[in-house]
Amino acid sequence: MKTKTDLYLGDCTSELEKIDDCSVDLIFTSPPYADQRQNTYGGIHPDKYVAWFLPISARLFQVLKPTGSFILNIKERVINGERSTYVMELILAMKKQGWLWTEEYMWHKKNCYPGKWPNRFRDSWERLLHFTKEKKFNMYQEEVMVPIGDWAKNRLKNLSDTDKTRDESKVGSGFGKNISNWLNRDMTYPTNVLHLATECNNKNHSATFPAELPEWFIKLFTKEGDTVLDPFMGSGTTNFVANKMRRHSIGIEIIPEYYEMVKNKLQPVEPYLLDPKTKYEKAKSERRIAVR
Amino acid sequence: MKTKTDLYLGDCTSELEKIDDCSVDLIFTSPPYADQRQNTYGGIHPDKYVAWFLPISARLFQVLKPTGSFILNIKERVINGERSTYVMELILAMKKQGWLWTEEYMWHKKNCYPGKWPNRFRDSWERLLHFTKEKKFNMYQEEVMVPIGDWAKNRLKNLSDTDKTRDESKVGSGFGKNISNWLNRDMTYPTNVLHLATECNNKNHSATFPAELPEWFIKLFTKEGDTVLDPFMGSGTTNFVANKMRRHSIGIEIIPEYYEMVKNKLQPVEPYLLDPKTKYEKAKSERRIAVR
DNA sequence: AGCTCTTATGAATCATTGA
DNA sequence: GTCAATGATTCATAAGAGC
Repeated sequence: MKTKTDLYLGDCTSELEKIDDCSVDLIFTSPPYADQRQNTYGGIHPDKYVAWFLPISARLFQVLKPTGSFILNIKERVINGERSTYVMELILAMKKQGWLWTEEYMWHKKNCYPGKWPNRFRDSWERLLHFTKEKKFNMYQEEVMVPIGDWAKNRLKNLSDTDKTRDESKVGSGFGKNISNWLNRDMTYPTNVLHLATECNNKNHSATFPAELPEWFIKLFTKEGDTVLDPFMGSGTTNFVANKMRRHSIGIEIIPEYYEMVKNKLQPVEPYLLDPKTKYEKAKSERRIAVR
Repeated sequence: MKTKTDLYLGDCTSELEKIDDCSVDLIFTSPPYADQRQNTYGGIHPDKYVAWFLPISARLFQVLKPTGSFILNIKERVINGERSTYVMELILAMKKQGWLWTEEYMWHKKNCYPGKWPNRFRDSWERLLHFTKEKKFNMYQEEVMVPIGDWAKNRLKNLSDTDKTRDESKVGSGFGKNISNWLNRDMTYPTNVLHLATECNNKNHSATFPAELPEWFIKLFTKEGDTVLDPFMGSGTTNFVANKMRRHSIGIEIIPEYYEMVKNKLQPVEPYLLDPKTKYEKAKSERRIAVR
């Protein structure tokens, strides 16, 4: 299978026009946050953030397949001692564009930046807003299962009679359990909170996220051969991860230095000396990098 | 010092009129979420939630001191496959009332509800919205400091284990004192993410949040002798914790059964046979319970 | 007392069925 | 059609019972 990586240099709004409608399975991106990263992206004023983003999200709606998902990693900054509201306004505006705000995942940043302020603590979480076009969309929950808690080992050693049948909650809450269902299980489904450290080895790019972040969502919302888009590519983390996981990917970047850096890192198709047992390198893959 | 606990039976909107303006240091509450807890509270339709809450938050603004804080524990439910937006709309509307949306703390519920759905995972976090009247407000950050890093926690756990086994063989080894000394050295400020399990009580009444939740914010935003208000008292967790921590408190509850239960649990002022070294019982305190 | 094992339980959500 | 009621599904924790 050929794993394609298409890179576009230029403004996100114009470059998105070059992408086919309904061709993307997952959009995962971390757009420049309001007024931050001024030295790199110029910075968008918080008051203008929604107006700036809406044309982009409108086009993203078109390029996404009906079964696809859009994961937006964002967090409002503090302005004048208050949390700004542009993220909430953005959600409300995107719903008017037709997006469904399906879920809000939480990224708990285990090692967030140190710091001390008189009126707040360190901010150690970010939003991962999950938008979809339809109520039914592709989700491969089994791909991100996690080991079941330690309690299960002790719990399942001896099953009582109540454990073998369904035990309804006595309060009528509707919950109940059948412990015997869990007998041959060692994995369980995760929750909507992700515990990941922030990337330590910061590249040149100012706002990097750990590779595990796109990896988790790529696993969850795409299968091999699907297409992942990051309209604010930056240092290309999303694309490198997608490539490793044998998904096609598209990256758009406005800053030539980042664009060149990603292109150069992808260009030399190295001989596959990797451990064949590595998860996403089961077989030799042929990579094609299209640079436009 | 007298620690007062004032309980009011009745509708929150009307009962709040009986409370003096600018008399409360901290409002901590968890109002009924939209369309939930229908068996106890009537359940407010999501579309009407903001309109229902705004008169209450307007009055809360008046009773809060300028240096005070309002912590609102809330989470939007899923309606028709989408996260509802009433919480966001509430924040925007409360800002128009004059509230500053200073911060959003995150409660990570370690033992969230079970369940499996095709399009989402279990919801394991809730919002703790922090509103203030002024940009400068009281915050006692030193009161909630935590041991530095995870390595410290693990080491502490190991130490307390050896402490326990040694206690069996050699009583009064004085090992515990060493731990506390060691603890006091490497403390750091926490982040805006709280990791707590939900209360799992097999007793009479259900606390919707664990006592540690109000405890943390009472420590952080009040000092002894200050006043804490919970306009949706429920089983009285906030008030019991405030009382234990030697803060005055006010509770409003519309359901007579809950009101009576809290009243009865507070009424018998027991002789103080508690360990004098207990954290919030350093000296004998005289409690006065006013029931109106 | 201390340990292990058992039991209860919770701000849920979705698909299906019936009115 | 839309809306309401019912059934099915699922963890991790703490209290309590038993040894």
